[in-house]
Amino acid sequence: MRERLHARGLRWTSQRRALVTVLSQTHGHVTGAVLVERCREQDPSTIPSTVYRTLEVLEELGIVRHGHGPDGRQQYHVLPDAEHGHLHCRACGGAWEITADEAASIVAALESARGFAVDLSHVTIVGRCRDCR
Amino acid sequence: MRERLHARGLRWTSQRRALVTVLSQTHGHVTGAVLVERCREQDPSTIPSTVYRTLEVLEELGIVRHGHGPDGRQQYHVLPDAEHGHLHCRACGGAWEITADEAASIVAALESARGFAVDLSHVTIVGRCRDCR
DNA sequence: GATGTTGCTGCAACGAGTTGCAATAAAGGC
DNA sequence: GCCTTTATTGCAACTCGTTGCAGCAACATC
Repeated sequence: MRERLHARGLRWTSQRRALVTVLSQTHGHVTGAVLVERCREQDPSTIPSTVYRTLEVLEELGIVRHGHGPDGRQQYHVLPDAEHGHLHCRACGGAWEITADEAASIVAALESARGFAVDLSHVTIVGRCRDCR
Repeated sequence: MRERLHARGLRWTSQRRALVTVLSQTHGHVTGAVLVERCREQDPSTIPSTVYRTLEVLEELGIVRHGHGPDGRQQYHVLPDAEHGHLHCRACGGAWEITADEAASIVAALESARGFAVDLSHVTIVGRCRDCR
């Protein structure tokens, strides 16, 4: 991590170390607020804006990705997972992942029709799942 | 409008009248904040929470739909437009609509594979457009 | 037109996230 | 180890939206 930051002229600070530690213990998806809270458990003096700014930096480095849940709130996931989209049931609140394979058809369709490169990990599709219909 | 509300035991108030007026003069997509602002122009005493709560009611009645922009903020559009999804370029900020036809393949895929009913109008796909790549 | 329900409003406090700015502290050079 | 540069931090203020609650006012009934 330290090297990656230095390679871009960025710095390795204790606050960043704390967030990276929290992220390394994180599985699946987390909201920004939860990450702030977990950093606070480690160091109660943690400031939210620092966490969010650090997440931005880590996203630029490709360490995390963020998307938005069905309510528009931030959701982060740590790489390297396979790239995937998100499916969310508005009725039961359940969440599933859309694999790159499943999404291939629209990704390809938008690519050829409009030259648009889809950022799959940022996609959340909302609707109703089988059980809730 | 009045009838539709009464049919459900709801009430037709001056605040709702104001919002409906604003919506009727609105084309395309608007953020919640913009709607609040426009209501304020009509009546400076407008309270945000009332506007947001009224929008919820109107959405239940099928008068408006909301989704989330690439930053997670609310975006409303007035019906009856054709149902459509949204495409957003993270680089230039440009926005396009995805027609039901274009989305048909993925909607059908999720439907048959998982029994999931996609709410197309709530979908925003983020990526990079042809010009920005 | 007066009265009783109860759906709505206004308000105030809160949650999530962002932004500008002055002070701090990493990193590199001596 | 000390100094300089400038990326980061902490803080405070702000935006967008949500929520709980007491009081108000539509609406139906008489």
